[in-house]
Amino acid sequence: MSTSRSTRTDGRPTLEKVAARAGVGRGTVSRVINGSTQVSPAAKAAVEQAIAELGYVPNLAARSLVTRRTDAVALVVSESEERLFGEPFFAGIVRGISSALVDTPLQLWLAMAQSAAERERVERHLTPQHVDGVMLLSLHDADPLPGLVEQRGLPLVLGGRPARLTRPGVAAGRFVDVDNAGGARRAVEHLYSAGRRVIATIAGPQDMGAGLARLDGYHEARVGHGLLNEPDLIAYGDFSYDSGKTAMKLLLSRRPDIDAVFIAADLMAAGALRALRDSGRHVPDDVAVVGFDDTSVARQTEPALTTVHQPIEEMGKAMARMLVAHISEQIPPDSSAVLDTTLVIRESA
Amino acid sequence: MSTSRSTRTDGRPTLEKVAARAGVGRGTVSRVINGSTQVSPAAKAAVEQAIAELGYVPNLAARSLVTRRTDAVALVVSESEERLFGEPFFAGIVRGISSALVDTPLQLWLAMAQSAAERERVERHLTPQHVDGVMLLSLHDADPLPGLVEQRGLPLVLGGRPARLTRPGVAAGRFVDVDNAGGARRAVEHLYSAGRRVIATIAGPQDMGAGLARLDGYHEARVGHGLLNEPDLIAYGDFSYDSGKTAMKLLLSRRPDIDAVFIAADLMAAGALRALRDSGRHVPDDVAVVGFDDTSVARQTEPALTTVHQPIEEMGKAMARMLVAHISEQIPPDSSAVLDTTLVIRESA
DNA sequence: GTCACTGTCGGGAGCGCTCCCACACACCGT
DNA sequence: ACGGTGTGTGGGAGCGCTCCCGACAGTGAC
Repeated sequence: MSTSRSTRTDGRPTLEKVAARAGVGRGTVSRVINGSTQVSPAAKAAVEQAIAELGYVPNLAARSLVTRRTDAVALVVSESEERLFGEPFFAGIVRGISSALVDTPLQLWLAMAQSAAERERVERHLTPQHVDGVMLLSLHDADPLPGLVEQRGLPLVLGGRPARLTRPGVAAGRFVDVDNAGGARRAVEHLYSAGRRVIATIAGPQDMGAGLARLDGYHEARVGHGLLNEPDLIAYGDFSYDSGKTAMKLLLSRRPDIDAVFIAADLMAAGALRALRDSGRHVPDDVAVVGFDDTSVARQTEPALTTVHQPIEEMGKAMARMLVAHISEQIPPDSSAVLDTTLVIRESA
Repeated sequence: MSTSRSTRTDGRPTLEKVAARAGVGRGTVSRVINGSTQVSPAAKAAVEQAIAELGYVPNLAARSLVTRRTDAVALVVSESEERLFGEPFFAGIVRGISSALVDTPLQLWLAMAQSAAERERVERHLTPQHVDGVMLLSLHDADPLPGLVEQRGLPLVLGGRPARLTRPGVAAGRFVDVDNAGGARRAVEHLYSAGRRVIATIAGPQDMGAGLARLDGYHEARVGHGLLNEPDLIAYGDFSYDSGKTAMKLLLSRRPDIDAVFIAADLMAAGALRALRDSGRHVPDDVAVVGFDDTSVARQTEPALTTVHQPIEEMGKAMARMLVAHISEQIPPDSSAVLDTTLVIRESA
């Protein structure tokens, strides 16, 4: 009832107080804080001392009100927390982004947009008054988010090439991607050159760029060996452990003669290994397995997974750097980066 | 050079414009937006229509400047991205928090404070002008963060009882915890009643509340069976897969007669299973294993893990609700919540 | 000595909002 | 007729900052 609200103006020192203490004007303090060169060394020293003595911290709301910047960027992941935290892939991305952001004033917001409530919330906060730029990860085909963000005039960088534009030669705005198709092709080539002949694949979601491109790579390798498409050898998953297990069972029931599988994600591969073991097959003697991602699960499976390594942290860094350049308008509108992948040989193939 | 800065005032409608359009004063619009009852239905309707027509969105920087609220809360995890994303535990917490926050105006900030650079950054942003409250997770003993946050007058809720106050009867501020000791005790009891006699444990970090309490539970169960402490049977890990593997190897070398292990985290248990398999032992026939957490890894190990389930999502919800109550000053200073744990029997014990 | 120029600096204006005071107006009882 | 009591309402003040204009001193060229 009579709970007195905290006084209107709290004890926190303001620019004005710093100016008074340093014996200079408000403008000079502001210039010192913002690193202007138009300040004499003497004034600068006085201001810096006053700031230290008072423990002054600039009020960001006030600054943001006039500059119309927020010094925050958002990373939006169109996945559930389950997957966001379940897959080490995202950890790498976040690490890369943080490290690239460390010497900018920008703070990173992390948001997931899975449930309707979450999406609504995220959309409400993806405005120029909340963030200066947006990075979108794990985008599905029909996602309206990129359109919304661009329409609001917010700088945008995509992680992974949008699915519909996965064929080269099409402008797609700004994105960072890895060479998914090339990595998949090399993985399958590796299986062929190891003497495998009936090579199946567990592909990812076909509404995602990475899912499409990795399946493309598989096809390319087959074509390179003069082989026709065999739909029997293709099963689909959603990058999860369970979906990998299920898909592997399906493949084995359709084609018991399979002697190798290329699997579009390590986590699915872990599930597939389980299904293979359950079916009594030995990896790699009976069936060779190659995964994709080279996340920590690849080292924890039994046997350890041969997989396609992608420079995840680099990808995060590239995204952040591209966004920063975009925000400061130092970059052409259709730039993009595609990073290389490499095959890591372990025990499973 | 001559890149014209975007005009000072962008096209976005302001409160004033809405007021003009609705034919009312600024104050009335503000009242409508903030849900005051002191507005006539006619005025309210006119304002709402004007807002819709103009697509007006309140400027949060301006609001925050005067209200001194930010409508954001932070969740700080004192871990690397590696662990934050590697352990499903955190996913559950975040999910619980988000769901509890969904019908408040509060937005969730997620930050990790591991490296020095990150910590410095986090500390700089943990001020009343950035966030309205803070939740701290995975706290180590000597962490200065709680002190800092409280000193700045920010509402604070801890996830997990602070290590130093892990003994009951000591006030510890606001925290949410699960009954770690009780869960551990029941797990070990289960092993004893299954006829196991040489029961080892892999404990967690002893500077963390959860690590301490779970080891306490192990001791309690032994005491309950009239057994003396045998340091040989205790090894320590840091909750990671690798540390579990290493600790298990150490235990087996010290005491080859071990016929059961209680392990303070599922991920460590997964590592331990690997070490047991490498040593030629069969689980559960030769050695029974019980984990702790009941995260998704528990279902993916071979054999599936018997483990102590903790209501992770509930814990997140409780933390968020406690923080909200704290922010609105509707809660005594030393409240806390301790949630129950249950044993989930699978294949490993 | 005058003028132009450069390097510093102070402080007014104003960002968009909330808070709150003053006031208009209706309605009531006396 | 009057004052009292409420309910709605308008708009001034001010949150803490940046932007920018104008002032001023010092320097060098003429």
